[in-house]
Amino acid sequence: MPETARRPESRYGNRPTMKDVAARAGVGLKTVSRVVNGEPGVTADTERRVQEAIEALGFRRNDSARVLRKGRTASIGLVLEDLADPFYGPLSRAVEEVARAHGALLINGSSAEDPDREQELALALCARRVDGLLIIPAGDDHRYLEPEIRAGVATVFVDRPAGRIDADVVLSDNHGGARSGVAHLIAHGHRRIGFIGDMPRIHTAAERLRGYRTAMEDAGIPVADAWMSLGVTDPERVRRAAEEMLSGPDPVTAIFAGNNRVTVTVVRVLARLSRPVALVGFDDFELADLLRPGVTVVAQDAGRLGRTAADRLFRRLDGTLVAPERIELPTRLITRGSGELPPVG
Amino acid sequence: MPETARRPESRYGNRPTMKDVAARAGVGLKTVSRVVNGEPGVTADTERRVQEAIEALGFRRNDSARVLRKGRTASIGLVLEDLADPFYGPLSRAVEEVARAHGALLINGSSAEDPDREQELALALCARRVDGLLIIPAGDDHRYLEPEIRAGVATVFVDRPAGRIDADVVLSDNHGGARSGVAHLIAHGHRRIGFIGDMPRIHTAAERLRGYRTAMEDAGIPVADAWMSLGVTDPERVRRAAEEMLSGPDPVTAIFAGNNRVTVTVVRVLARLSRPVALVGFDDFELADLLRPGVTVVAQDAGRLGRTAADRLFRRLDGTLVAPERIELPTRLITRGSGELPPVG
DNA sequence: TAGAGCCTGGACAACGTTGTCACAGCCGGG
DNA sequence: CCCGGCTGTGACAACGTTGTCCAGGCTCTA
Repeated sequence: MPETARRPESRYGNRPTMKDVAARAGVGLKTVSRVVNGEPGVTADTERRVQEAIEALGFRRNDSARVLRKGRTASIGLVLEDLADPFYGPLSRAVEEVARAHGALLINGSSAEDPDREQELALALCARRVDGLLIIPAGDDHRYLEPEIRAGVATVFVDRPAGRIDADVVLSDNHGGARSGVAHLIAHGHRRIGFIGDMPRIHTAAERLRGYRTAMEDAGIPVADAWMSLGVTDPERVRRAAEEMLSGPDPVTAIFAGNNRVTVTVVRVLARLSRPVALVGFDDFELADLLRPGVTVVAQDAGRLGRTAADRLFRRLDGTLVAPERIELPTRLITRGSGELPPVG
Repeated sequence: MPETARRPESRYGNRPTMKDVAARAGVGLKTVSRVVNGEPGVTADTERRVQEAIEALGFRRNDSARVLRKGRTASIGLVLEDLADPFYGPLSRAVEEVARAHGALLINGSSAEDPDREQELALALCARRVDGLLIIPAGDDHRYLEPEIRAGVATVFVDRPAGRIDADVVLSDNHGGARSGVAHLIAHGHRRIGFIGDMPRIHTAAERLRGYRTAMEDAGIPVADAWMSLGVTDPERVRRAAEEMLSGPDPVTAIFAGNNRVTVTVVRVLARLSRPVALVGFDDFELADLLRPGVTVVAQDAGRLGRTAADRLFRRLDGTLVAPERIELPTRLITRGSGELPPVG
């Protein structure tokens, strides 16, 4: 242990440095550095002495200093909406795996769907000099990232495109997925089909709504305003929205739910109903197959989304890529029963 | 923008520094630092000039250098088992909120239940000089952290206690919870009750098994070996284990599932069965109420677990705490139907 | 045996920031 | 008019590491 407490008050600890190790081992500072980094040019005997000193002092290299010197932090940032949302679990896990394969650590934060907080987080990560940034955007104006991107922060957007800047984005085929889900309901005889989704300000929500409209149009079904409920996200309001479109003079016989949280709430509403109402949801969720009926969903592969985006980020760091690109991943319709119910009423 | 590219090859970008800003604003380096950090002692006019230069150059403070100087990184590390596991979503989210309230960022990684990987991750985080470490242990020997803790890394274990070192730990009352869950089954008339859980090497699994045994003992019911299945975790083996204890000459009439993944698999098995079998699971999970019958669970509050642990970590950083402590949070039995089924067979 | 070449090790600067200190200029009071 | 203090500013060292470069000692060859 170093002999004197010479660090400022603000420090939490008082750690041995390479200098301390060098002194103890009776070698030069740089020799310690070489041993720590496995660089060649150190005799076995010297190396042993250094290792012993490291062991004895409990030395661990200070990566902050290393970063300062080398310029790379070997860490990437992930800004998502909510870590607790089951959709993002597999996504961040996949990102983490890719990062790990590249020897990088993952720093992440939740924007809580708040554009200001997204910006605050993203810029904080830039200040830490993450090598790259994965962003699931909450806001729709990302010009604040321009200086960062110019300065070399590799940036890839996930799940939703960037706003007002040209950047890589990896997302699901929201339009096509919703379209096929709604077409599935239509194929099973439904014409009065409800749509409940998030604010159209959110890109995914807008695209899914568009998919709904396209499918209806394809089938020549005019859409009534009362069938659509937008910007509805908290369970209580979803419940009311569902109940409204299920009552009245011209009730829907099927509902398309714009995301997994909506789907789950709608399932709860339908469970209390006496007549069967068909349901297709966007996003798969655990146990969807165990419900009665099983819930038919348009599934996106969150893991693949994260993996693809992270791959792209690291390829960008390798300098292989140039022009920003938009990568759209296919969705998959999983039929489990709820989407195959015939229209009633 | 700085005039010359003077950074080494290894750098990703070429960012302006305070020196560049100072040069452009025609002031000293330290004055820029003062403006950036909102320190007093700068005239309005000087400040304006500096701000303009910052804007023009797209300067952002390099926190790596700041860290090196100040000693604190304002970041904490979280090592958990699997980010994709729904149990850890709310937990990390809660940790993140607390960190955010303290102006700290969260770095996290998954150990994949592998002790070596846990150690690798934890030490990598220490090398980055995180101020504190939250660990959901995979291994049972944490002496490798001793030098780090001595050096001042605040460390709090979550969900499971540390092995062979004395450290803070925040966990659920696994023994009491399992005991109450099994007692609940006994109270509903069951005597032949199965237990399916993880390897007893894992502390939570061992405690829950102990709770099962205690409850059975309390009721004077001798436990048959065939009723217990330990170290079973992947769905296929859980399925076989469940089927085995449900068949044979002396089948169980109820099952206590040691964690949520087991519970879900058991639900799948029971769904195919003709006769009703009672089920109580440890850990709540989404939609448990929507299944038929609803799944009775012993719920732990993952968010509270994370919040409590993070609070403790930051209080330790404030220097308020001394002796390591063990904090046990209560569990809650949530009855939904599956645990109240009478014994059949 | 001299010179060339290799191997090992260390001195030193640099990375970008912050803390310390000193200095210049100004004010007010004796 | 001088002195002490106060205010705004900047020079400089330090944080702990790595890259560059050079020195000294060795071996090998002519």
